[in-house]
Amino acid sequence: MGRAPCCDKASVKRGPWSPEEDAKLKSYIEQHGTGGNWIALPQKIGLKRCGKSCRLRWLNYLRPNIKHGGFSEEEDNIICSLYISIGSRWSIIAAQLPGRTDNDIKNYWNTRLKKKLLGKHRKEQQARRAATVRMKQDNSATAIDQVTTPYSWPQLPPVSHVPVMSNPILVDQEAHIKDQASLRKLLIKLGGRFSDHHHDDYNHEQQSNINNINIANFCYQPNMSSPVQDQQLVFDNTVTLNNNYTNFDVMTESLSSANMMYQGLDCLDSTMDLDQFVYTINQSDPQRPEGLNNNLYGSMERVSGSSCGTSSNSGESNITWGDITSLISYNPMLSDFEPSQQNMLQDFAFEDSITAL
DNA sequence: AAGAGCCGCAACCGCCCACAC
DNA sequence: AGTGTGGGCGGTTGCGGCTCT
Repeated sequence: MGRAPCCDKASVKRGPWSPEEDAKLKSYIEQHGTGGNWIALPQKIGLKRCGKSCRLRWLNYLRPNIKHGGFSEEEDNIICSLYISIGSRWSIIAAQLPGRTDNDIKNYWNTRLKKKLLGKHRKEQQARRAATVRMKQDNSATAIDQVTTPYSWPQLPPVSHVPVMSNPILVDQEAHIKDQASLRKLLIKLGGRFSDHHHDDYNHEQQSNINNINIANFCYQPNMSSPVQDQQLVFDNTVTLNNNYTNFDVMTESLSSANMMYQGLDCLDSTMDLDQFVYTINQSDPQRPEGLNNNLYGSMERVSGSSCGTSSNSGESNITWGDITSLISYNPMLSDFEPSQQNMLQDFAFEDSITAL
C-alpha cells in the first residue's frame, strides 16, 4: 500500500488566491513551519486548497524576501548565461539569484528576455534582407553571384577561450566555492537530469563525468559587485563559457558570431535566416545543408562517438540537437576541439535555444 | 468608446524521482 | 519487491490589464 491520496480535487478551491487565504497560509507557516507535509497543511489551517497549490503559493509569492519584477541588467546577464549553459533548469538558475523564484525567472524569460534578444536579432536579419534586395536592384547583372556569395557578417571582437588556470579572474577560485557540498549536489542534480534523455549508455557515462568533475574547476562567479564582463561560467577546465555581455547589444553579437560560423560552411545560402537554418538541422538529417556533414555535424559525431558511447558502433549518431546542447556544456571531450569550434558550438546551441522557443 | 489583440504573470498540469508503506 | 504518493520541477494555460485600431 502507498500513502493516502493528497487531496480530493473535486472539493479543493482553484484559481487565484484571496488575501484571506494568503494571510492564513503565511501566518501559519511563519509560526509553525510547513511541518514537512504540504498535503496535510491546508487541512490544518482550514484552507480548501490542494497542498501542492499551497506549496506553490508560499514558494512563489508569500515566502519572505521574494522579489518580483524589476530584473536588473546583471540578473538578465546571469539568466542568459545560465540558460545558454544549462538550459531551462529554472530552479538552478533561480538558486543563483537570491529572492527570485524559478517561476518568476521562467516567466521573465518566456515573456521578455527571449523577445528582447530575438527582437534585435530579427532587426538585423531584416536589415540584411533589405540590403540584399537593394543590391539586386542596383546591379541585376550580378544579382545571382551576390545571392550565392556568403554574406559578409560583421566582424566581432574575438571571443577568447580562457584556460581556467591562467585566468586571473579565477586564480582564487577556491575561495569562491564556499559550499562544495552544495555544488556537488548541484552537479549531481545536473547529471541526474541527463537520465531523462534517451541514451542510456551516454547518460551513464555523462553522469560519471559529471560526478568526477573536479569541484575546484567548477566555479560560477556571480560577483554582483563586479562588472558583468568579468563573470564566467566554468564547467570543468575544458569548457569555459565566456560571459562578456555587458549589455544586450553585445549579447546579440553572439548571434552574429553564429552567423559568422555559417560563413565557413560552404552550403550556406545567405538568404536563409538563422531560424530556417536551425530548423533545417532540427527537422531532418537528409535536409541538412551539405556543408554540415563535414563541418559542424561532423564535429557532433566526433563528440558523441568518441566519448559518450552514443551509437558509436555503427558510426551513425542518433544524438539529437538537444543532446548536443548538453554536451557542449558538459562534455570533457570538447577539449579536443579548437577553441573556435567550441565557441561555434556554443553559439549554435544558443541560437538553437533561442530558435526553439 | 468599444472591440480586438497582445502581454505578463499566477496558477495549474503532468511528469519524474525518492521513498513510505 | 512492488505499489503508489509527496515533493519538486518544467511546460502550459487562462485571465486580467494594457494598447492599438
